[in-house]
Amino acid sequence: MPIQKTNKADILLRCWEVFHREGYNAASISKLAEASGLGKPGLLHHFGSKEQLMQAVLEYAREQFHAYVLSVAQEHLPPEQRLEKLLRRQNRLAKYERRGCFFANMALETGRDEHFNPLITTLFEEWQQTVAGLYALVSTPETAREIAYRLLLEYEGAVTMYKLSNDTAHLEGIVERAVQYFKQHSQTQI
Amino acid sequence: MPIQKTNKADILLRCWEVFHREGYNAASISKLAEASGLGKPGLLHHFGSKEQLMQAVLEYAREQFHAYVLSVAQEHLPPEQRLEKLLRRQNRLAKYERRGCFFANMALETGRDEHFNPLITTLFEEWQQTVAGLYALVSTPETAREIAYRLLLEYEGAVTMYKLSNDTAHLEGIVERAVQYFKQHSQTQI
Amino acid sequence: MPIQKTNKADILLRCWEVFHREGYNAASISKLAEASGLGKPGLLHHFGSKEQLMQAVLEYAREQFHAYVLSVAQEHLPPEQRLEKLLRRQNRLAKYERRGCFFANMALETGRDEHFNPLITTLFEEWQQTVAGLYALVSTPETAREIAYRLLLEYEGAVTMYKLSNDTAHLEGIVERAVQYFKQHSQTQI
Amino acid sequence: MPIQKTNKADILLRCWEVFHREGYNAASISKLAEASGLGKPGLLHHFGSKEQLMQAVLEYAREQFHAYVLSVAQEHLPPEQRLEKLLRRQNRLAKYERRGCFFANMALETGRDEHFNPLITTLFEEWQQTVAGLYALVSTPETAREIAYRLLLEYEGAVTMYKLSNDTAHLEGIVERAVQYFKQHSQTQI
DNA sequence: TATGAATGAGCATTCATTCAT
DNA sequence: TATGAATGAATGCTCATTCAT
Repeated sequence: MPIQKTNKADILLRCWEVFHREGYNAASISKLAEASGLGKPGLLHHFGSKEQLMQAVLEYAREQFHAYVLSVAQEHLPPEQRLEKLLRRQNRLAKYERRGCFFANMALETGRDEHFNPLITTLFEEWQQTVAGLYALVSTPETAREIAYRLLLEYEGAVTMYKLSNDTAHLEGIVERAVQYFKQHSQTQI
Repeated sequence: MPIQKTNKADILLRCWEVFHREGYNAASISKLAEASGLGKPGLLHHFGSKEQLMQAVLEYAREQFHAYVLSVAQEHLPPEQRLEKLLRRQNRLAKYERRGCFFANMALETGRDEHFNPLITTLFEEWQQTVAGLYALVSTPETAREIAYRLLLEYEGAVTMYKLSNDTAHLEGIVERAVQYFKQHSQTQI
Repeated sequence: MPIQKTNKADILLRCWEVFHREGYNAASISKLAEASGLGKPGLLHHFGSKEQLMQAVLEYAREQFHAYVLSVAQEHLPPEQRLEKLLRRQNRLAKYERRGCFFANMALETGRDEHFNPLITTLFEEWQQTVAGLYALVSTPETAREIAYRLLLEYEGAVTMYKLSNDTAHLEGIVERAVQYFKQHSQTQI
Repeated sequence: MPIQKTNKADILLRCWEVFHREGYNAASISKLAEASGLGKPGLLHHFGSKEQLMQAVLEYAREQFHAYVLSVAQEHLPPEQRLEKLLRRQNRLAKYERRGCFFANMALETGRDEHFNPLITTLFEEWQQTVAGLYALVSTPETAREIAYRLLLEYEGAVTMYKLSNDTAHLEGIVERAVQYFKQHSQTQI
């Protein structure tokens, strides 16, 4: 087994932080290399190029988002609580260093790049499906999808407003609204 | 008084396009200088630095947004049509070269920068006030503000989704929803 | 004794091709390692350094040149035909991928390097001796040496012109001239 | 008039020297920048890229070769002396720091590059025409062209041998042979 | 005012090489 | 022995900015 000064997940975590904090263009290989503990050639040895590193980071971020946020949808809790917990976790991520949503940030800065676009798009679709899955427990699938979509739009907007204002009320409002939607439809269905 | 080879508005327009297309960090002084017609020293002579140029561009973009989009709210049309026209104009801007919303793009890339933040924040507030003003014609001021706020969030989200997917349905959905809100409350009030 | 995954001659052949195609400086260890099948550390493990690898390649190329070209001088054919065949073989090498003469290429790019110089010089001397040996069959040794020397100069010049123009006439002219010299002196001697 | 710390001809001369001494690939922008007195960005500001700089250097070298070597063919001297003087000048260039012929060096290292090839090819053609012009004074145009061509081949070969051996006899032999050709044909014509 | 030249720092990437297993 | 990882230096080039005229 070869030596492994730093494991790949660790490198990706640190690079993710840099990309998240600085943005794609402003995150230089130097900064990424320093943050990851490897030298510049070491980092490029592992990932080939900045672009490929970014792809790896996007995939890693997606996995982490699944593990930390979306997985909540499968927990043994009342659906409403699962939704609330899921959104709170996501808010916690966004509030960390006031960075907002990694995927939304990258979407607006590099979203038209053919290498990054599919990864970001997929994540948003998965979010919608997951959230729609929860609403589907209290409404029709179609309505659930619609609510999830609208909630996604609102969330991305909220995260932008939060980043500008540093006012977490924008994020908390999302949770409120999500729960409210949930309640409205629960009653409707009865 | 000597003639002005290139007038300031023209320069700002061209720089706006570069910032919008490339993003703040990726827009180099070289590209900006070439696009603006002035040389690099000329551009910096006028504006001092890239940062100050960006501030000027943000102000210019705000003026243009007022003149082209928000001004619609004062036209002699039924309020509902004003709202629809306003949003359609705004969508037309976003669709141009699939660039999305200039202010949202800059918010996510540079929004924490103390020089740019107030300009972007102000624009969003003005948008909200303008749109709320229209809704206030058919509902209470408070409800109007709330709808305008939610519409803003949705719009920023929609513009992100549009940039990723190149599907204008995201933008058109906003118009529909805005009009729908309008109708709902009009009926309510009667 | 363990089997040898790749034998040395094979490695040298592949490295020779890279050096020939790219030139000494432009041939990177990466390219050489990939072409040779060994990794970078493997290649350097075998040869110590790029410089030492080049020396090995020069020696290998010299052996191959002896086996494929100069050996023709010993075949059982009329001397004139041996000369012609020898030169045609040499031309065939030069025409391969329009690479010209490996030794002349290396002479001009790295000929002053003390490690490579003797190997290249020796090859040229051997060529002269071999060709002079053939001319010596129909003229005095001194004349033979002179003709061989002049032919060497012309050949190196021709190979340069061929590389520039991609016109094989430069190379074929050498064969013609060599045969013509041969005939002139054959007649003279009679 | 803008400031001009170093004039272009001077820069080209110094870069020529570096390219001549080191070869194209081994001549780094750093070395070229240092030699030329400008910094790296300054050098690239003037020429755009290493490739374009090389093109400029090739053109400059050609001009210099015309002015210093080929111009001799127009002097008021007996043709034979003009030829001898021309070749001696050319030899003097080749002997400087044992660099050999700049155009032959570049031909073998980069001659297949489409940007450099035409410039090198043209120079060789001009050399042939000039030398043929002198031989044409004592023989038929066709013979003159043939002699000039053969002399070119021999010269390029000689310059290679000189670079390897550091023995100027290779170069001086060219002058002798050239003069000898001249005398042979002068007598023939009478 | 406008513009070519200049600059020091930094860019992403590759270099030849060494190390550790 | 072979091979992934690591490394310090250098690659060609661009950055935002300043200077001098």
